Amino acid sequence: MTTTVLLVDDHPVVRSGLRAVLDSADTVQVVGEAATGEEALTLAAHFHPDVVLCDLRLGSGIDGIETTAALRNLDPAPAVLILTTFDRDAEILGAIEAGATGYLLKEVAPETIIDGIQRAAAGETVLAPDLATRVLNGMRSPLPKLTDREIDVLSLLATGAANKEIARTLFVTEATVKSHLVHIFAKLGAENRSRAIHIARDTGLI
Amino acid sequence: MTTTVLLVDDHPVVRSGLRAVLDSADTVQVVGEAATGEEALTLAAHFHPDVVLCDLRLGSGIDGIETTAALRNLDPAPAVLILTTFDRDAEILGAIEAGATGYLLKEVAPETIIDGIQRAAAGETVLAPDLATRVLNGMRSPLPKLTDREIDVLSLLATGAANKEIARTLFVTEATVKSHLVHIFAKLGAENRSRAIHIARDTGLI
DNA sequence: ATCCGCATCAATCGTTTGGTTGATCTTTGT
DNA sequence: ACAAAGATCAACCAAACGATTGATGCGGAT
Repeated sequence: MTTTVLLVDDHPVVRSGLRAVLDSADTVQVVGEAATGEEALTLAAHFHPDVVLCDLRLGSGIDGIETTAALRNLDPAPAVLILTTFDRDAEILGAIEAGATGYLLKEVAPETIIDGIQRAAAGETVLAPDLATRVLNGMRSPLPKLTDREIDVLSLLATGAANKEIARTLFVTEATVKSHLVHIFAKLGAENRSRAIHIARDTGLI
Repeated sequence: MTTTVLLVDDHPVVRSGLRAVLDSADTVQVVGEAATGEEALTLAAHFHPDVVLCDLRLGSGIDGIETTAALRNLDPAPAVLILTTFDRDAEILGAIEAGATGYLLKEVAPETIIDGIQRAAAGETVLAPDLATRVLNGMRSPLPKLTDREIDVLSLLATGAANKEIARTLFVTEATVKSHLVHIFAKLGAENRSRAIHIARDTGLI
């Protein structure tokens, strides 16, 4: 029995590549291509694919994680397999939390992708080998959950803004900014702002 | 007359995609695929393609800029067309300086790629529209050239290291680190370390 | 032979930052 | 109704930071 697949990627070249790879497998059938999350939802609702192969970065519009969450709310819900270039921890965990069935890096060989699709269709969780460890570690010591406000501050921090600028931008006092920063540093285990930026980037928080 | 092309990308899927796209054009002929810079040089020396279509990020091994420089030293030298996901200024300029004939983003439509290849083969410079402006701006106010040592400091800075740590790591005194930082800030137009990190990332310096 | 850029170091000074403690108010969940 | 968590603000202090000035030695360019 063939597995039906919907491709979601904002790069036409990548879509062509996936289609070429998957067309060579007779157990997999590509039933559609979407360039955006919105388009993916429309097509998925229409074609009911077994698996949606989805990039995390989708240019403009909703991102891969939101798309995943929305796809999983469909009935019947397709398995969602994330296929992307990046392996940033927060994104992986975010995608899994959103209901993704698995996560593969684009570096992998075509056979791995085909294999992953079939395992995803069978309900298995699919993770690139080196990712599995990190995800499990992530479970053991969960990523610090920053509040919305803390993310605001962190984002501005990452642009190099001084506390005064952050305060002005967010319409709060410098004291408040410092307060948020203290919490951010504590949660991230950073001892200064530069390190906080580094950790935040590293884990994909921003 | 057909234009011969060598594909260079570390992602099998992307190579398949490009091949699929280019095979559909009868004026272009793919003569080889390489996953690394080293492989690209070997194949280019052997097949003498008119154009090499090259990703900037090539995983391990030499990067796209180095590959470009080496390719341009071949005789006859192929035109090198950079095709990548990212549009960071320093990389674009670096690629152009290394002798790249043009620079396209992977977001573009397949026809644009085919068109770009043919224009590159004809010796034209090919730049994605929104890039052209930035490159020209880059010419007007050239990117600050940091010294090797400054890059060392900046890299450590970006990991969140304090001056003392940077000093220890580089086996110099803190005074020296501060001295380098002053120059870095001046060159980047940054008023603090966080902003310097931001600018450095933004322009692709690190 | 001279000049200039680079790397190295030193001393000083004012400002910013990060750490701390503690407080009020709102929202959210139970 | 109450507890918990988040957002807001205040005042204080030591350490770190950024700016400035100035100096030495080395290497490459002219």
